[in-house]
Amino acid sequence: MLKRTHLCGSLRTSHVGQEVIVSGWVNTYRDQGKGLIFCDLRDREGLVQIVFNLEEVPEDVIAASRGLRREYVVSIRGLVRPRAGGANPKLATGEIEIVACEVELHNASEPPPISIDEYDAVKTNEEMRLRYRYIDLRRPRMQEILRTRSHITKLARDYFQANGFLEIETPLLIKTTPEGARDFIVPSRLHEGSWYALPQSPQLFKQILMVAGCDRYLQICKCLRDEDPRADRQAEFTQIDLEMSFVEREEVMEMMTGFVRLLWSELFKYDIGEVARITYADSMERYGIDRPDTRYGLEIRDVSSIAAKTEFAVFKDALALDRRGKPGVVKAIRVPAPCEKLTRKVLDGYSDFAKGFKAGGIPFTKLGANGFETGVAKFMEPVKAELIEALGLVQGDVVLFAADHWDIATKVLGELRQKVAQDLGIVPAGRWNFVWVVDFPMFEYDEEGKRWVALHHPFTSPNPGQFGILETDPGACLSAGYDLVLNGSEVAGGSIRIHNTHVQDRVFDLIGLSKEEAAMKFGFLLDALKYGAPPHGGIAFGLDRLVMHIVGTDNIRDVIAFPKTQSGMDLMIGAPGPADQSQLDEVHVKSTVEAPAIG
RNA sequence: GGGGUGGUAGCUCAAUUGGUUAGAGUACCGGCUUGUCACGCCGGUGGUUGCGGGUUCGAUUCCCGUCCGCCUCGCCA
Repeated sequence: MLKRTHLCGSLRTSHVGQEVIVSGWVNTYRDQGKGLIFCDLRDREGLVQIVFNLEEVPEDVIAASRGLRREYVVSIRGLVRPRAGGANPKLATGEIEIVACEVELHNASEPPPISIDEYDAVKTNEEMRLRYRYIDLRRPRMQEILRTRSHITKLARDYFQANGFLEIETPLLIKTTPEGARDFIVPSRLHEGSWYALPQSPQLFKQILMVAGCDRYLQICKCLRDEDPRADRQAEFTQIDLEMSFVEREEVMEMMTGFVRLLWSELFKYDIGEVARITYADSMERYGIDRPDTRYGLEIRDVSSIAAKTEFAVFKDALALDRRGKPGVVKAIRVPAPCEKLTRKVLDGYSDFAKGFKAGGIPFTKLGANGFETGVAKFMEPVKAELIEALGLVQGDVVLFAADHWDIATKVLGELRQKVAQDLGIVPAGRWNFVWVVDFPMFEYDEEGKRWVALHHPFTSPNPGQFGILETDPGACLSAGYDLVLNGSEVAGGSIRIHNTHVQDRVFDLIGLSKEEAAMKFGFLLDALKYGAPPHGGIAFGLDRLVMHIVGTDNIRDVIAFPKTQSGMDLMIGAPGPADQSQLDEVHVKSTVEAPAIG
């Protein structure tokens, strides 16, 4: 076998004059006639042009080259020289070519069912790409993503290990937990009728590693949650999971900021600067969401006191609302001029959008040369001066309102804010806005279940100084949780953990987990906390989402080598699939449904 | 589980109100072509219109069911 000396994509003018051997796949093949054939050979690093020229090589080599087709696998020995026909600026290797003098065919290929050319491939159905993933992954774009992902995990390991983190593996076969996402469960063969669960995250194990004195822990691990996928979410995903002992939240946030600073510096030569902080309460008020996109304005303002002075029934009704003692509100977004794209039709469309969030609609108006125009203008005229003052309006600005319960008005404008930014095209490209969101509430009241639920997870500690409030007014208690948000997307989330049994008991109590239940489900953690648990805290980065930002895709399947579809299928291997009856018998499982036909 | 959208040649798509032999580009096959690089020119092969049923003289087209992809709500501590 011809032994490769260089990678196709690595050859440059500095190699001119060298005899090289390259191996790879035939990308394209251009037959110019009896004595001149071009062939682009592709490997992981890129393309290089091979030329077969009758004036320079024997006829048998030309004949061999004539049999080459797309995706044939070959090794080629030849001489690197400057391109005789002029450089191709589109290729990194565009200044040179290889004059072939020997060809070894390793394997032929049937015509590929999907194209590797980026030009065609962007149009190819994702279904086909997933079914023939081994061909799809040959595309330069996919190779680039795989490589970037590998680079990111290397940087993570290097950075955290240099900072004293130990990489430790935790088990995949664990047990089901109450709370949280639906578990994937695995039947036990040795224990009839018992089941393992696959981990939603290594949360409890990493805390126990801190109790075990490991001090700092790192793992790049798969997490599994049996919930419906989305464009940015898979049931099976990867976290960069971290935990530190003897730290407060400042130290965790600083360590993690250092990591993303390193990533952006290494990958983009970009300085992320000081990472801004915002409290959860502030973020909800100003951005209507707990993961604010700060790349553009359109901040939300509360105009309830001004709205109260109008005769607009929608506002009056909203302000009269009450939910658990919390009055309704009127909130507004100022959309700065020019707003030509916000036509009457678009603005009316926002009301339909709002109805999707159980809101009544989106009242709007516009400040013209002679006061408010269109929409709810006539109701706003009496409070014109105040509204202009409160929102800082100038001529041409559009104002969008939401009047409802606080949570609905907040959510609607939070979502609408993002939509308007898209519609107006004011989201700047090439910006990386990181924000730490802090001071989350410990609990959220679940109206349906009529109980408190942990906003983060039930092992999250209250903030220092909040322990008393935990006893007296749990709804007001702030947690030591923190989320790292990038351009409006959560890329990491974590917290300082409870390291005290009594506090942990209290939290379980508040979320309605009985002592017996807590002991059964989390007894091992409660036990561990009794035997000398250090103060500790940590975080987990969503690796897939991080890679998505870095490579610039909004499709999580692009950053996973072998992803699943929206229905949780692996189209390449055909999973999930039936199991033999004997296998089911061994694990003591009887299906309640007929297995679907194979195929 | 709900809503939306799509499934036609290997691939990407078209097909008028339900009407003649379901077309185009590309790929593939054959021929031509000595500086191409999304090579070019000529010719050709290629179809269970996702699957099953129904309405009709006639269904890619209309109806019902079902499977699959994508987006989304619920869900995702």
